Amino acid sequence: MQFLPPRMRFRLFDLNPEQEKAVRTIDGPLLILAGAGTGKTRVITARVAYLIAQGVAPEHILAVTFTNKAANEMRERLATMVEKEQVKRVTMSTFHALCVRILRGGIDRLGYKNNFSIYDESDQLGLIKKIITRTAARDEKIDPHLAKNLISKAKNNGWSAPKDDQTLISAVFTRYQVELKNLNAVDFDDLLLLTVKLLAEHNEVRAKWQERFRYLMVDEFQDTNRLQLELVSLIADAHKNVAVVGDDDQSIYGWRGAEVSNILEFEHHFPNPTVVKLEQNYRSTNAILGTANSLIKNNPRRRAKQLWSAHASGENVRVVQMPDDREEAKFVAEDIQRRNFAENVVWKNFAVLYRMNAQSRLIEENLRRLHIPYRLVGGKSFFDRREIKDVLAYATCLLNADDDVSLLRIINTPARGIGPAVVERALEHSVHAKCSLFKSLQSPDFLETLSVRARTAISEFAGMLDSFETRIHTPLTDHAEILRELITKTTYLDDLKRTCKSPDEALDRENNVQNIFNDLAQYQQRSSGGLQGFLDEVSLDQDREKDKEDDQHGVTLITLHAAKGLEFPHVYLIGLEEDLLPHSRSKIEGTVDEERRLLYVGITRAMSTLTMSWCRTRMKFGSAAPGHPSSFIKELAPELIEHVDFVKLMNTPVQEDTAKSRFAQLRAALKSA
DNA sequence: AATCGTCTGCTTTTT
DNA sequence: GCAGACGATT
Repeated sequence: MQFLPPRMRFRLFDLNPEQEKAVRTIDGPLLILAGAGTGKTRVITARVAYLIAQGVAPEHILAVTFTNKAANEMRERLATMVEKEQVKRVTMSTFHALCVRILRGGIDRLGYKNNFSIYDESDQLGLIKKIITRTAARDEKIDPHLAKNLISKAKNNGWSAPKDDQTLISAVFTRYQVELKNLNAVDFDDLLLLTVKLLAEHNEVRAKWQERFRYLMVDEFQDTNRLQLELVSLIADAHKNVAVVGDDDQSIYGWRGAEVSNILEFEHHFPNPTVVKLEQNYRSTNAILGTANSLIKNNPRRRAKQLWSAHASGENVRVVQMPDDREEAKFVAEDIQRRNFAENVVWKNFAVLYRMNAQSRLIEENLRRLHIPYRLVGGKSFFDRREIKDVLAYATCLLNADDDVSLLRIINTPARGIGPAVVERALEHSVHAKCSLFKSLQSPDFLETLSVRARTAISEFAGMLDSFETRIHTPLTDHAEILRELITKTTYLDDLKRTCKSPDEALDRENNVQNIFNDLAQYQQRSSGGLQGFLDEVSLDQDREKDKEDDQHGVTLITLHAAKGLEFPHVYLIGLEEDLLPHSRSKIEGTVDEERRLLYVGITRAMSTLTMSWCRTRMKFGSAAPGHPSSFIKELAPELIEHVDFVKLMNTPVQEDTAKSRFAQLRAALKSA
């Protein structure tokens, strides 16, 4: 072994033999099959540290993740093992952020401009709606959401827009791609698609990035789609030093285009890999782990593995039968309260997991009733708020004046006399003249067709944008200040507050806008990317606000999907009913295996206790519907499960002279279970 | 231009 | 049961 800094030596000593093998294998393809809770993140970070200790320059290391959160965590972990200066030089980013970086320096080779805008889902949807109503399918009923999903699926499979416009959908697809290019905009799928195209078709670009990233690591490999695999292959092709970490049993994003086959058939994509299996779980009791194992072994097509734990067997897993969803929520809230009181468990050690967001409401109500703090993960993003999107659209227009979608968003917000009729004519002109909407607004041909009033309004607006655009491109300017001035000058903020229903709402929205300015100012302190870099970061990290705001001390309410990668001492998994988990649509679509994995992910989040529940009736779409236990329940190892019938417990006679209430008795019964 | 009412149609959602 | 979309109303 070569010289290692003392701290490094200690870390390696900390690893189990398989983990150590994964860390020490640095050349050639490496597949790390990391079961739930087997110390995956530790292995990745230790491996990066090891590479550096072995003399690999940090610049040559690339670690790709799916979320910014994971990337940040990894970076923080690495900082405890490696000198700060070196950590900075390692590239740790999401697939999408990596693509933006590659594209900002070379997308012009594909006919886009390097200042392209990034469209999120709602921008995408807006554009598709516009296309559907304005062009191909005026009368046909074509669902914009469906169209969006189909286009996304097509792109993820690496298809370009089809040549034939036979079907309505392909006409929309073709049109959509053309419009995006005209707008100098790319959607999330394009980030991958165009990066793959750029690297595949331009040898010098590919060579540059291959030379740069000689050691490649990919986290959550089971979630990669076709394009992501292709991207990895393209970069790794020169040196073949590609290490992937993943768990086929935790593949739950098939519906988003993830290909389990990428990990199942890793050998096919990268011949003769070293394969390491991490099977020692450091998270859960053996009762929980055994329950998880018994469930997942019912799945075909998987890499056989047997998780084990050095922990004690622990409490049995409870499966509770409830009369209805209201009782279920009440029970969960009260059981959490009981355990908090009796066992002194702090709130943040609890999580309630469910299949659908709608299930959180009853839980919320009951927690609130008992004054138990909670944090709801998911739901509406900060960046989906109207005022945020508006301000960002103003910013985008300054950088990419050709971005019609952003321009349309703000052209009459606040109202400035450029109404729908005028906008309509401007759009027509831009189509005819084959130029962007903004160019039309500045075109004398167009302006002279308008009334004096409209002409004045447009000239004023275009002139204002133009002058701010010039300022933003002047070197050494404060972009936050410029944006603030623009928003002030347009009286956007005053108008926003005026249209609010309550003073509270007005205050909230104003705060949101101020937050954006502050964020941008902060961004400028730490980065030289300017407004462009800030917008990139914002569009690629919707959660960046969340962690700051969150009280970290409450009970976590979270969907099974969003819970992947997290762990909690006490987990409540609710709604284990047939047609909810597995979801009814999974049977039609033939994806029950994925539902089983979803439950597996849920079970393996639990460290010390796990309670699952199902209801005999549940409110569905406003009315009560009968419920049946999930077919997954009978797959669980019976010897590790304690079945509890809530109603039966309630009906057991209570001794008159007992001071205990019925609930106290119930609690006692449940606790001993 | 904004607001109100009625209709519809329903998983999950890392970027 | 509720949000989101759309059309009628002032």
